[in-house]
Amino acid sequence: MSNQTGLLTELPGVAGCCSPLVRKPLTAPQAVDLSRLFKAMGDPVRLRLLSLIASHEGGEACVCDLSGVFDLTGPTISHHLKVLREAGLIAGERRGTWIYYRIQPEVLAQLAAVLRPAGASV
Amino acid sequence: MSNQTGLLTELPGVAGCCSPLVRKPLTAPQAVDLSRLFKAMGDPVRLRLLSLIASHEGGEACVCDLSGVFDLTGPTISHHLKVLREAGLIAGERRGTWIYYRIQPEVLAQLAAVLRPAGASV
DNA sequence: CTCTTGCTTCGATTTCTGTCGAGATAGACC
DNA sequence: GGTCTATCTCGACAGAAATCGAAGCAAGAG
Repeated sequence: MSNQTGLLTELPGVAGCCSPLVRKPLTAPQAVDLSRLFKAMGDPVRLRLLSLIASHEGGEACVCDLSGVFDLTGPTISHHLKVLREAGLIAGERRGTWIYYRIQPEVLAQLAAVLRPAGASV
Repeated sequence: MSNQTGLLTELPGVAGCCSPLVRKPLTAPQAVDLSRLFKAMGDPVRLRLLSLIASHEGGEACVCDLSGVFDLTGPTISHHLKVLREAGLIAGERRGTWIYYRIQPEVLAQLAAVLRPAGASV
């Protein structure tokens, strides 16, 4: 995924003072890259999964902690986790019988950097 | 739209210290509400539209300023603007022949509030 | 080795989304 | 009034995404 290879950090203004969104128009590739993250978060189930993982004790949760929360089948939860994983928002690791997921704070921070000053600077 | 009626401001921790996403799991309605915003931003064209409007001189742009940038027809641009409008991210106002759009900074700030401390607190 | 459990992948179905062309509406100008 | 321009709405279609059941794979228990 290109957002894991540093493209987002090249957005204008991330290292400067103001929101890249407000300073100058996003280029098409930047927008494609960013929209992948937003799209991954644009589903209520995935947003809750992300929040469940992030707020879970130790900062990680196994799928068994997650799937009971929803009225959805295992494959569906697995699908949503895969979308989050492929967007780079979470990472999974097998440990014995269970697979544990944890959030990737840097990616969330990149998103926040794009967004934060936009509201504050007005 | 419920995110315009203040629901987002009731998220746990927005007025406190830490990211609501990380502090405790989002409830289903909160996630639905939030995901509407993320979904609206989960398209490259809409992200660029948002950025074009925000970075345009005076903080607003008419559709004629926007539609020339893309290889898309008028109806398609109009559709994307409608999605952004219904999400509460932009507002449009007719002034004479043209319709001007500007961003709604509070909504962007709410999104940022949800996101920002998640990365910073790690 | 076989059985069970946890999770994923596969294939099919249904619903949602992006895009367009055609037509409608609103305002400016003559 | 008529006409032109700017924008939106509507209806249709193709491609994408969400969901499920069935099957597969990995790891531990017996």
